[in-house]
Amino acid sequence: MSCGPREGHALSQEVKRLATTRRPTLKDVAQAAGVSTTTASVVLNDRRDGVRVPDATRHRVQQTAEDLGYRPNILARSLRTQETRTIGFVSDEVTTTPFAVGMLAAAQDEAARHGYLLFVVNLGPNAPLALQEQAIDQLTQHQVGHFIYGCMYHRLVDPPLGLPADTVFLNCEANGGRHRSIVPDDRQGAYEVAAELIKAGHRRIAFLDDHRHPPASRLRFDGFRAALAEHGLDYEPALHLKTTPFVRGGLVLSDLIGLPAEQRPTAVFCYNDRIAMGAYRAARTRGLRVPDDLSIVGFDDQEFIASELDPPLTTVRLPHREMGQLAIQLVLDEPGALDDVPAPEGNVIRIAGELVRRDSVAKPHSDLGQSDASSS
Amino acid sequence: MSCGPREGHALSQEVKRLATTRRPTLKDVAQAAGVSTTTASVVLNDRRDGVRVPDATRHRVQQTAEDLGYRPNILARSLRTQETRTIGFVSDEVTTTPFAVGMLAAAQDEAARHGYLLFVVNLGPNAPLALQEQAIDQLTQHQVGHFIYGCMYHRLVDPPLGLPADTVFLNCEANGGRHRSIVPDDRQGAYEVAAELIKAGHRRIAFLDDHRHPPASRLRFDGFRAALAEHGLDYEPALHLKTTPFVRGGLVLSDLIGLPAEQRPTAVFCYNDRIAMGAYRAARTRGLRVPDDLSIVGFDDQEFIASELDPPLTTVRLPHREMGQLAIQLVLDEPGALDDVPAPEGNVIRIAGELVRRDSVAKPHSDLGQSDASSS
DNA sequence: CTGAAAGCGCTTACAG
DNA sequence: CTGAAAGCGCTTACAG
Repeated sequence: MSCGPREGHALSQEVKRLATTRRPTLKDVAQAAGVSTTTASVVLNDRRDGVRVPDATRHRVQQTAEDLGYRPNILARSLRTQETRTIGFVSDEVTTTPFAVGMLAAAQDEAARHGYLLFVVNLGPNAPLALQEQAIDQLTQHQVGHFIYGCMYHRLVDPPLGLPADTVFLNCEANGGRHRSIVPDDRQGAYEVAAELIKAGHRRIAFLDDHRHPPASRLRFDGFRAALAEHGLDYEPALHLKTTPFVRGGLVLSDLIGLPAEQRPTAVFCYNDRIAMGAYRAARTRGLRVPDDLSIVGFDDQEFIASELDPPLTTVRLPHREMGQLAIQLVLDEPGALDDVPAPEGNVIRIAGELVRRDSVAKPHSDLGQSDASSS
Repeated sequence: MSCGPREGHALSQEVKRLATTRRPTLKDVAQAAGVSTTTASVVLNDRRDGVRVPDATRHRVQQTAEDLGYRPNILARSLRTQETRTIGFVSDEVTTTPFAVGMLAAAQDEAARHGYLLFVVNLGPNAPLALQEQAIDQLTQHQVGHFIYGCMYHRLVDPPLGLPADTVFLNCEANGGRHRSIVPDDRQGAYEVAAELIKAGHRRIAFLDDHRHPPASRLRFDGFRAALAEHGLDYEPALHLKTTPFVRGGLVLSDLIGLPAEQRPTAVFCYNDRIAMGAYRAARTRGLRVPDDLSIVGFDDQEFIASELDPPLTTVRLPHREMGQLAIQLVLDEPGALDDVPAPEGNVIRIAGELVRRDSVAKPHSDLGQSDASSS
């Protein structure tokens, strides 16, 4: 009973035939190996549960699959199992702007670790809800099982319709509070950099704030004030300037450092690194050296900025990678995902940033010109 | 003949039933509308070809689909049609780094315009070929029909196995020359900025080069030399410094500007904006003002850098968005995609960047101190 | 004009 | 241990 398929010769012919035509299917493998598709499926998926396939058969099937270069069609499998192993990453513009792109990269890494693929769609800034819902609909038609909704910067969003209940909002909070969300712990980060300034001896610290007051602004300000309060310092409204969160926004510092010595701040807390970059410039223009004459701290640890300023900027790193990774873990129900993370406040998880000490902080000159630089 | 399904009442019950259970399928719609799945499929896909469905039937089916909230299962459709409308965007690290991220964003936009979804996988820098091929295999199992292989910066890559012949290499060229590729026209860009310097009157122009000599380096250097030659200027090897392509790399400029006035360059062409940033710093340290004492140009128009330098940097914008868009068009065989683009050299298409004039170029001081600033 | 049927490539009860 | 059969949700010749 030399039934074709098992013989080397027939097999190699089969190999040749398939190579020149379509990609081999499970059925091809089964036929070539002389088993049913059931058996072929069971061994190729390594399903141990209950089913025992003799080693000989198992090896024959595996070998045949390899010889034929068989690769399963995930579409067909997904249709049958109702599970695509695919995640939709939709965002306002994390793809467009080099800002929070670490979230996407980390999410992609973590997804790959779990054998998942990421569909990414970038809505663009201020996409109308209808457009967002259309994108979500398209993803849904592709049967994506899980959704992450990412934002470029920490803000509040109206959740588009069509997103499943277990969607994770990344770097934003969904109005209504019905969705889980992961955001940076801006308050804690601000507290830490502010404390850094205070511990260096600063008493009059300016705050260069984002005039549009996004959630992160309030939180960073809270952390700033908490640090002041904890060290018995008063918050001085006159030193709290609202400005535009770009480099040119930092130039408003000029006004403050033009003040008489007793009123002038000795340090500046900037809402973000770009404002800090402007603050450096304002200081230089006024002939003040950083940090000798003026200490400056930022927020974000923005790539190509914070570390490249002269002197390098003390700031707080936003935990974008950690956030992206956690988002995937949550969405996939990874056990223990929440173990290393502070307890959520309701539906929002706040991930701590990290104080990055560089060279933009020094102790202040004495207010009255005494003890200028003679200690050590 | 009051056959159930057509009546409002029965339909609304059907609606209710489905709402509380699974998502409705084409079969559900067909049954509720009292037609076969064939008909339902034909009208919902708006297939005019040959098939004429009476308007009454057509509308009934459409209305039923809407009432039930029917959304096709693309997986099932794709399995049948052998076409997923899905593109694999695999890259070394365009997702990890904020550098060429515009390529991805533009690709995603263009894909959306065509009704395609993007799978993005980020391999990470220097991923071993085996890992790359595994990712490609996974994408292939998901039946993605088209591939784009993107790189963070213009370079040569060994094409991983498994990529289809019509893969488009984006911001890189595949060794072997068998694949289409889209890269910036570095030579032309360099020619333009260099000419800008020469036209301002500069004769001794330093070149701060990337010491690792990526393809872009050679091309930019070629463009630089071509501009010199065209204006009858000699290339002076002593002014050609190889350095590391980061901010600190620009500091080597110190050596050059310490030279006696007759040997000192009056302008600097930097391989990229980060080197230019370092060059600014070196100039400042030596007490030279940009552009009054020294003109500087960069390359890349890197976000948050070029426009934010003081003074803002004249540079060339890399056409990342155009490249990303074109990649999608090529891969989808969009007719006319190549119309607005220079003829390919073999398999490589070079897209021109754009000279961005800002404030870092001025005419040089006279070599011998004469005619300092007294014209005009 | 419309429907019954086959089939895309899998997985998974269910029988034997 | 192994296979025949059903079915995931579609589209598309093919008949009528």
